[in-house]
Amino acid sequence: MANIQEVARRAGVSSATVSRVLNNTTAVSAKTKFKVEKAIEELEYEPSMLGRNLRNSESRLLLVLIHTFSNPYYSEIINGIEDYSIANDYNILLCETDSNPQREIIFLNMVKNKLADGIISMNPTVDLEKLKALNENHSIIMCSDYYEDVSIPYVAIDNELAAYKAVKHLIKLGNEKIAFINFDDNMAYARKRREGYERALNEFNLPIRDEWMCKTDGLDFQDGVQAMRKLLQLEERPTAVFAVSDTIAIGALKELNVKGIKIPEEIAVVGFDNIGFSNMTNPTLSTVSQPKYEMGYKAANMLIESIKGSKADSVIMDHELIIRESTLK
Amino acid sequence: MANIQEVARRAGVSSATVSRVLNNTTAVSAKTKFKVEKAIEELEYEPSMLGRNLRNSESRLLLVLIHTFSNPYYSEIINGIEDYSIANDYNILLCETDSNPQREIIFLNMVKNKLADGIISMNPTVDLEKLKALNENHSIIMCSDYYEDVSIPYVAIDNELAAYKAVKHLIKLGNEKIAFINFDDNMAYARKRREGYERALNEFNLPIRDEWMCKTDGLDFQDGVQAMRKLLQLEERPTAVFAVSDTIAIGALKELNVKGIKIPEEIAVVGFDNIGFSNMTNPTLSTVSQPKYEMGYKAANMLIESIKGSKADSVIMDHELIIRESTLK
DNA sequence: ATTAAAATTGTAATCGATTTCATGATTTTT
DNA sequence: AAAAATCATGAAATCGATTACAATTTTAAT
Repeated sequence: MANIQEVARRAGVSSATVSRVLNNTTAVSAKTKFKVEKAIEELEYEPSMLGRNLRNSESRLLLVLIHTFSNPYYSEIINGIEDYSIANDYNILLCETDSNPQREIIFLNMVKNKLADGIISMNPTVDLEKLKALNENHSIIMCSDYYEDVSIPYVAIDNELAAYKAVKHLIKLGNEKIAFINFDDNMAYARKRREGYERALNEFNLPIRDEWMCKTDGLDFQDGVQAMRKLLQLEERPTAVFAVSDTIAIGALKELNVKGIKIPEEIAVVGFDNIGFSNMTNPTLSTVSQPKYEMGYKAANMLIESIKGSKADSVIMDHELIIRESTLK
Repeated sequence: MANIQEVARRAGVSSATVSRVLNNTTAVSAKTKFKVEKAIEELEYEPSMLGRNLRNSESRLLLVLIHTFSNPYYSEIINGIEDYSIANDYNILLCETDSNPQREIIFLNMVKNKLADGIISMNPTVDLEKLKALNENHSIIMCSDYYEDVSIPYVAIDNELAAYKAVKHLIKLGNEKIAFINFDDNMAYARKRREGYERALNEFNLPIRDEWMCKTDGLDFQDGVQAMRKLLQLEERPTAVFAVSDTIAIGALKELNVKGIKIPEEIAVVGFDNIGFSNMTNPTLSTVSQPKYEMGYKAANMLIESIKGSKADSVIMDHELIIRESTLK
């Protein structure tokens, strides 16, 4: 309630001195400091960030753009972002865009409007032109998704290699008919994973058949259920499925369970992301693990350095294939 | 980049007029309006929220406190909060406290510091004294959790009744030995659910045995796994389990599957919350559904009205018992 | 054509902090 | 004891908007 002027008046000093006590900038005599601190205490004064931010023209707020909170994949990344940010006196603002361009614009404008200092985008459906324009004068880092031919720095894994390894694992188990359930091929990560899938099949001279390339409408459990349902209706069923995300793979597992199909004997399944659930399914799900926490942590680090003025370089992190019951013979 | 003064200069008017065009407050002649809009366009001007907020002493930002993002229960509530907030020109800032009092204080201070206009707390472990103090002069709404004897308005369901119905359902199926896996009895919702559990047992003259009241260290899957493991070691095993959350119930299901125990024939399970994953488990999980989206929507509505100055009254919303395979004989 | 009323626009104060520059008070040096 | 250097503090400008009030212009009324 009280402002800096009232504190100054009560302490019998000027507001400049109060500010100095507040920020430990210039030396203030012990006696004055004591008076000021007493006044602050008595008035229960809390500095207004609005005044401070206006003057300093910074908000110490970071925006994190996500498509949806309901995908648990993001929560670990966010933990990493938060930990680094808080430790460096930044707070984060989580923004769910729902793939709605209007919402996206609101959030991007918050940076232009000085309400936030920078953006970590994990939002695959972002309006690329707007993002590029913003990137001219502001700090942006992409995390887990990215654009190959745009100069926005990113943190990601080698999606092509990870997918290649996952599919090769299925091949080594003796599978020759391997389906791929993908979501949106426009996303770099999705395209890369498809390329890895194709490379593995090509390397072993296995057919890439159109009806084994399934496209879903989203990344929800239900999308996996439906994709699997379609695959099961095919004349020639695959014996293994590689899904672009765990959520989809879990939906696929569910459908297989419902139909009484044995996993992995009849159909083996590999997912991607290693979300918490993937260890709770029946059978447990083989998947590709990304260092989610570290990716978030690093992204926040890159963003804050970039805000301070240094140029950030993209980073590729390690991944790991985790073999569980859904591919254990 | 450009500020309102530069726009004014370029348009040949005063900054006051630019502001009027920006906010549609007082009438501005068509000609002037055109000139100003042209200047805004040419300079790619975007108003600084910092200046605006300082002057208006509002941030149009709402804080949403959650313990952790990794519990999918919250994501639907957040969707409701977001939809209402965005529709009313507020943005929300999601704050994960991790039960860390220091983080909590940071977030509560954001309201004192005028960086945010109000709080929706879904944070069971919040420092109650601090929250009460803040509630004196600021707007706070509790959502899904609440404090009975504190004057902070809340949105919740009748937890006692819901638990009573869930346990009665288990009794009707013929179960007489019913265990309860709970987390933290200090939370109002947890206490209420325990009371409902006890009321149902008492009504049917069934024993409430201490070893069937399990306490976990958290709400993660793994906590459910461990609780179930303990219950299975008992000399006299329960034939049914009521869990305080779906995450715990899902962990319990997992452990039962691992041990080869038939659900629901040997042990029936009921959860609480109806998270998306509860329909993907094997068997699917019976649970209590809360109108999560609506609760969030209503909480945001109450908060914004409260910020505008009207007094909010607590709201109890409907719930529903959803019967799935884990209790289907 | 003159005057009153209405519409438009500008001036300047304001929100709450930080910071440069100037000044006065102390301390140190000679 | 006088001069120089250091330290502590205050006055006032500033960040970028909004708005009460005043001034000016336009329109309407006589």
